[in-house]
Amino acid sequence: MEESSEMHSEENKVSAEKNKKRKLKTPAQVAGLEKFYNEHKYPTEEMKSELAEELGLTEKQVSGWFCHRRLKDKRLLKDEALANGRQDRSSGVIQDRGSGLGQDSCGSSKHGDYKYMDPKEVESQGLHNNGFTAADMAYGHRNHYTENASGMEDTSSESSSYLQDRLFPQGQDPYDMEPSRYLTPNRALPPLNPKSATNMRHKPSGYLKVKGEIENAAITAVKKQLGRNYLEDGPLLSVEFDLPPPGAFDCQNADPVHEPYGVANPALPNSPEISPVKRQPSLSSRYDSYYTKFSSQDPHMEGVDFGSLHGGSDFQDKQDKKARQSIKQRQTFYGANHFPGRNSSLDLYEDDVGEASAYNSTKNHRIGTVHGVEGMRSDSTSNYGDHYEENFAVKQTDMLPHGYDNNHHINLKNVQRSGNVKSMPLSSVRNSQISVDTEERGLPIRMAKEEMFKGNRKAKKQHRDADGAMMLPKEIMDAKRTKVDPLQQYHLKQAPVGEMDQRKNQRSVGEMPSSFSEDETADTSTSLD
DNA sequence: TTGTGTTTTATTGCCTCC
DNA sequence: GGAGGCAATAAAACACAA
Repeated sequence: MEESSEMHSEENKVSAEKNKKRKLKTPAQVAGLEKFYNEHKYPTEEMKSELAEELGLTEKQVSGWFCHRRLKDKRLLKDEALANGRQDRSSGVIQDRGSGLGQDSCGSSKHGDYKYMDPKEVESQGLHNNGFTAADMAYGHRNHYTENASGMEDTSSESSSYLQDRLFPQGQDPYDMEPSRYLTPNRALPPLNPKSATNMRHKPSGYLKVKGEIENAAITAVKKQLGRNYLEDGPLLSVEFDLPPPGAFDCQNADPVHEPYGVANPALPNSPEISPVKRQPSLSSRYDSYYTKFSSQDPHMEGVDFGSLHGGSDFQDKQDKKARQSIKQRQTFYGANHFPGRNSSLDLYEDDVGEASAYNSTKNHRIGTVHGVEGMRSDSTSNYGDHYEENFAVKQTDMLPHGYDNNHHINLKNVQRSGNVKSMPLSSVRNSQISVDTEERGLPIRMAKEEMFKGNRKAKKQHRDADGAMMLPKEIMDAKRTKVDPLQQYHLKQAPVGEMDQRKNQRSVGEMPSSFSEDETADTSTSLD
């Protein structure tokens, strides 16, 4: 009965799709396109042809998709630039050109956007460590994969590296930190394209300097409150961290304000300078959801999608919709920057698909709500355990249709393949803390951006999404619904009992809003209650 | 359920380059 | 002139709040 109806609906759908003016690409198709796009923003005709054939699309469709995809990148970049322009004006700070604003991942040379790299060059280099375009830098969200593969991975979110620039206080150049993910065994940086290096590995200048000064007060406040002794050359994000020396987080410095500050600044996420920035307007699109879905959801989704590659069924559609709904909720819990496995460019490249995980990261950051701290927490803490499993599952996935089958079964294996991952014990409170802090760095940007563009509605949605995360244990879900500190949820899931208090304490301090006024601090704690 | 806003897809025209 | 790309536009699909 059901079977026949399903078949019937399938036929209907097929016929219906023929009549549709416009067909949505299947998740697999989109995934394949995205994957390819992240590798080649300007595919050759041959590439397009192959891709089209592989995905069951026409070359025209593929070309059009790429074109729109580039436009999308560009548009988003522009939006982000505008937002930051406003931000800068509002803060009386001149925007830092070196941050990559106005550059186009599409590489439309006629617009003169590329100041440093030819778009074609960008494409050609996309997989070879040097191809981080300004848009790549600015569009972590879409191009995480590229960045990952290219060794210039965005740290935490789709929020761009240039945003990171903004987020990094004076003297804390993210690019001084970033490369350590790709450090060679002797901690040497991998070779960079000179041009790119010139462009990207800039020292804080102009805006950044001022920004740093502005933020310095907030940082100072945090340092005072934390009273910790940060490692100047602290471990980098998602890198195989060295265990902090004993007492590293103790107050050893009489003047914590001026002590080295090597880890991500926990204060930044709520920095008042950042908050006005609009969030990324839904950088992660609907199909982002699919990535997560494919990678980590119910096993039969694999088959569903491949089956729908060349025409699905109502059943599949419903599955997709349902999955979208649930995944959209779930994905907000995923963090991208907890991928120790993506530490090295080599590893990144091998894994082939960092994209999905990158997308997860974008979603992850999107959960940031108007009430930043809250969203930030849920995003940063409660999913730690899941991050490693689920995101790596995605990461290991070949996004192309024929590659899906293995997705769910290789994640842990590959995670283990990355020594960095297994060296990241869950009990490593401090390590986790570092990642959390880092991830939070990009969050407020996104939060602000999305807020500006979509308003509270979006934020509310994100809030809801976070609550609805399906992959979380029930108790955590319940806890979230009751607005329990997500950190505690994470503790429930991950942290040994003995470490919970310690972590919580660290966390609660580290999450102080950057303004660090007592009022805001109070608000923060209130929101967590 | 419906209205509204957002995102994605398709089309078309123009521009640049070879 | 053709190919490829970008930009603008329309419309479908979708998400979400009321």
